[in-house]
Amino acid sequence: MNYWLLKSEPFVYSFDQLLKDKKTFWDGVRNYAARNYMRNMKKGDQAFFYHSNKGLEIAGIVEIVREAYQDPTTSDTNWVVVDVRPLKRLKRPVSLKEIKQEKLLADMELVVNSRLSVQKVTAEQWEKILKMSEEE
DNA sequence: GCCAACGTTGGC
DNA sequence: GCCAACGTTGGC
Repeated sequence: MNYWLLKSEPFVYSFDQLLKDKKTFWDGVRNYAARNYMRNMKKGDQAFFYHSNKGLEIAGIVEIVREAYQDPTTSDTNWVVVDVRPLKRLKRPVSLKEIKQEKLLADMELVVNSRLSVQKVTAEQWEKILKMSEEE
């Protein structure tokens, strides 16, 4: 199983909204690197839900429930979406600031290439952030 | 609101 | 195929 990170501006689509919706398709990705990651997502993979611009924190965890298919919002066949459902809200959101302070997470794409809207997360990074969310 | 970083576009 | 110009993203 692989781990990912999905970015969304909370005033456009927040984790709370996803909790209400129970499920959504992840559209609007118009970057090839991000698209390629989406194509590699497998059913059952998990992803952090990160709030960019406002919040700047990982709010919760989602699960990929449908693998990449044509983005229904465009006829351009370059672009795909995946379906996700919320798994759980983090006990405590983990902020970008904390992530930047953590040496183990210095290689995260979130730190190195903050503009990429779909990112890959290693198992080590995943565990570390989960642990951080459990702590004070 | 500013601006650095990055991706894309288009002229050559 | 290079690279300057431009647009967008996102942290600050």
